[in-house]
Amino acid sequence: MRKISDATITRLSRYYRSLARLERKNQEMVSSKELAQTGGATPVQVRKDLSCFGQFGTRGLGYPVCQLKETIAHILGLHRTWNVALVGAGSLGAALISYKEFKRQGFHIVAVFDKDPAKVGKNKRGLIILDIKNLPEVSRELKIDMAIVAVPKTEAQSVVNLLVQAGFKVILNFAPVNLMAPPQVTIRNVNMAIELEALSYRLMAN
Amino acid sequence: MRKISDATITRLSRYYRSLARLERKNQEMVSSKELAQTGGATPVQVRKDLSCFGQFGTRGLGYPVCQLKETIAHILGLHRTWNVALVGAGSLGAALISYKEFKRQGFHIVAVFDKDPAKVGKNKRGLIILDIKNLPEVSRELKIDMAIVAVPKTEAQSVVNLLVQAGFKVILNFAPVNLMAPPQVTIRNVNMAIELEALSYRLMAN
DNA sequence: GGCAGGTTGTGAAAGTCTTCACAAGCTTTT
DNA sequence: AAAAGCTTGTGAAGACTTTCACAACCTGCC
Repeated sequence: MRKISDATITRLSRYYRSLARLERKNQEMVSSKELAQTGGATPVQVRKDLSCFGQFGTRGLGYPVCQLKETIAHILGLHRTWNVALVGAGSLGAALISYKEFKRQGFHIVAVFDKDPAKVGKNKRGLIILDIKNLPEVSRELKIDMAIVAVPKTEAQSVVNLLVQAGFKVILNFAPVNLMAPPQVTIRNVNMAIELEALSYRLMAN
Repeated sequence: MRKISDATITRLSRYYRSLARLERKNQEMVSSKELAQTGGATPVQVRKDLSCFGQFGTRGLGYPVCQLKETIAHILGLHRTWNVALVGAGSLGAALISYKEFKRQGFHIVAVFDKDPAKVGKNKRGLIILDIKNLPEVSRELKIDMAIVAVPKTEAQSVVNLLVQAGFKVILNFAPVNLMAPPQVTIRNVNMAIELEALSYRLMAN
């Protein structure tokens, strides 16, 4: 199997959402054209992306909605649930705990950690905030698969170091800072400020 | 001037952050090599990115930290402040209001809108929640430049329609849904669920 | 059965982005 | 003043992505 690009994976996520909506509408078949429109891509792109993983369509008809949805779920790992640790019990952390789309796709935040003694022990949206010191054991006990970092940027690198130490292989980082980690650890960054900056560039340019 | 890629713009944002840190350390010059390390890029990439906008370095020496920072600020539009409207006063909205990095880069959330009558009039982190019906006038009065959409995905498209109607040219969307807008309007999406899905794919593949 | 209309799957072309390689140029040393 | 040591700026090559073009195939209709 040839290497799958990151862009393909994120597009698959979007196709998955479109398929879920079509399934709710009881639509049985979908063409690459239709999937492309709702998923923000081109029809060829849809077909090329899917062809990385096999042949799922029928010429003249399109793709079977439910079946393709299940296939993509298996590719992306959405057919199961994942246990997620959240580090940082600030307001962003609170928003992430309440974020419906995570639960909907099988990502369950099962533990919240913070280093602030004033917060530890408090209840945050139904979860007790744990001391970050206990992260390694708790992660093992609760079989946590991935971690979300939502701490101030000054703390982010040390949190990542701790997570790497504890054996985490994938991390989603919300702190607006470039983080270092060994190559076997995948860090994805969500940098909201950079997004706004790209928009202000747009306003400057035009 | 040739077209500047989106990837270049987001890297510029990262260089800007690195430069700000170096400036605080009173470092006067920086090489593309050093800038690349802290900014998560390669030295050539740094030089190529900068060369899109002019020649800012001195061979043998590198780039003057302060001056390059100011130059990038002007390119990205960070030398001024921008007035931002936030639509959606849920927990994500609250987190965005408190998000320090926005203020730090000159993005000021000056108005919060919601359609829920129970929320309108309440105070959210120092801002009074306004009725979304008043968005057009308020945007004009407060000279708002950009909008952030942080509403449930079922509401997102209608909010975008309203924003387009009101004349907004750039929108940052947090709802996990693909949005339609006329071509002259730029929408950037932050889809946190897709990020986690890319990570779960990573865990599946290995 | 054969034709019309529609859609997939994919090799090849085109386009975009990244990396390479190296001349040009600055500073320090001798 | 020439050589050594760095570093920038950039044309060209290479790698990667997207788009094109079209054969292959399915269904429904005549």
